[in-house]
Amino acid sequence: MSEISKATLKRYPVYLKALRKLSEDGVKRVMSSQLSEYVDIKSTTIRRDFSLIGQLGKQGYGYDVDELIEIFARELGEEYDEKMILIGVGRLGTAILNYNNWNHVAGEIVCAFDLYPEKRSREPKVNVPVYHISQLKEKLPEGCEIAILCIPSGAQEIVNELHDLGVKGIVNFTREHFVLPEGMIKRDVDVVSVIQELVFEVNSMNQ
Amino acid sequence: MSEISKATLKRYPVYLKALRKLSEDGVKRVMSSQLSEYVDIKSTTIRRDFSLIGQLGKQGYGYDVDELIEIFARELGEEYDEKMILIGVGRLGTAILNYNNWNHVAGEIVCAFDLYPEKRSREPKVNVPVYHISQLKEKLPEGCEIAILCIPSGAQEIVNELHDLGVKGIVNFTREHFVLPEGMIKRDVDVVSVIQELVFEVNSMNQ
DNA sequence: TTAAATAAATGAAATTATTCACAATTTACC
DNA sequence: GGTAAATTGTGAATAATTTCATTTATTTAA
Repeated sequence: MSEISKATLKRYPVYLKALRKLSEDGVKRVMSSQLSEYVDIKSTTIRRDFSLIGQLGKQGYGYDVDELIEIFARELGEEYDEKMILIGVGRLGTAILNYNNWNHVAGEIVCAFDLYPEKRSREPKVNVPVYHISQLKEKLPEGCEIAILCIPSGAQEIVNELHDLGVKGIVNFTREHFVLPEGMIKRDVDVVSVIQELVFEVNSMNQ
Repeated sequence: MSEISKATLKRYPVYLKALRKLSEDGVKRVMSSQLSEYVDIKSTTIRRDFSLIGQLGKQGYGYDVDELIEIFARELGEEYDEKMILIGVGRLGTAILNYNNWNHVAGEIVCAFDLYPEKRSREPKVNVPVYHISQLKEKLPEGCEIAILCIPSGAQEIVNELHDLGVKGIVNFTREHFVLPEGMIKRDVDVVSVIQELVFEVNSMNQ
């Protein structure tokens, strides 16, 4: 499993999601062609992607759904049950805390940080401890490598501090610009950009 | 501007965002190398991307920031001021309605639909009219082409109906699987997948 | 006014990603 | 147990994307 391309990496979570759904529906066995229709990715791409992890299927048969789930879950780090933190408990932050579709699927948000921890903690929907930003160092959970950023400003400073504290990955909901320190990774979740892309594409369809 | 690749298309909103920020900071002129550091995309890729729209820069000088903003804003359809609808006014839906960073940047959410419109409308934070899902046909704004999907289940049915009503693009926050009707486009915004990707990458860094 | 420096534009090369085409393997059925 | 049908796995071909290297236009400074 030495070198898996970026493009393939992006598809793994898609496969896992689809496989989970299939398993829920009682499907025990799946062929690349079926999965292809399901996720709208060419079957040959699927097989290629799978083959990078190992020989997961059987010729003339297909893939065992639960086996695949187990493998992908492991590869995608579900067993680690990542301890994550959330920074910025505003509206969006709260929505994310409550969006518990993911709990123990992609890790767990252990605690949060904000400029007004007392006020935030009083909100009934905030279900984790909230500390003041200045306590980042003391309160950062042991081994925490991923932070979810939902603050309106001041991202750079916080990112730098997180870096110093050993955090490696940022899920960035901020629209602010910041320079990513060496050795960190980030993923942007930017609804505005997504909509813009879509608008652009829809409008080119119309022409 | 006949054929712009998918990869390039995804970068345009990133450029626009960065350029807006630079303009706010009083920057009038930018070179591809500066922008490159800013957005973490190779300068040569930036120049290539820009050149697909036209000759936007001047040799030996760079690009005029405000001029670029105007061009990209137009290309990305900001002038259309898309009328959008939101379906599913739960926690996430409400957060999106309130996340007004984007208003009139990427269009405008005109109204929303839900199974319990009365209850949702009473929420103080819901700032658009909420109609019952069954009223989709009557209440869909004239010319609406984009819908934001935030429902926990029943996506397929709604997507089909949207298709029949002429909606072309879906911003999908749902984790449910649905088959996209011919001629529709969707973009998934899936926090769980994003986190999984990140966890996977962070953990491969560690090895 | 001219030369040197700068930086965009772009054809060509390199890299990355997808798809084809078929051999290899397994299942299912007789 | 053997054979036909099905489906994976993968080397090779193709396509898409990025990067290099050069050319061209513009600015700046003498």
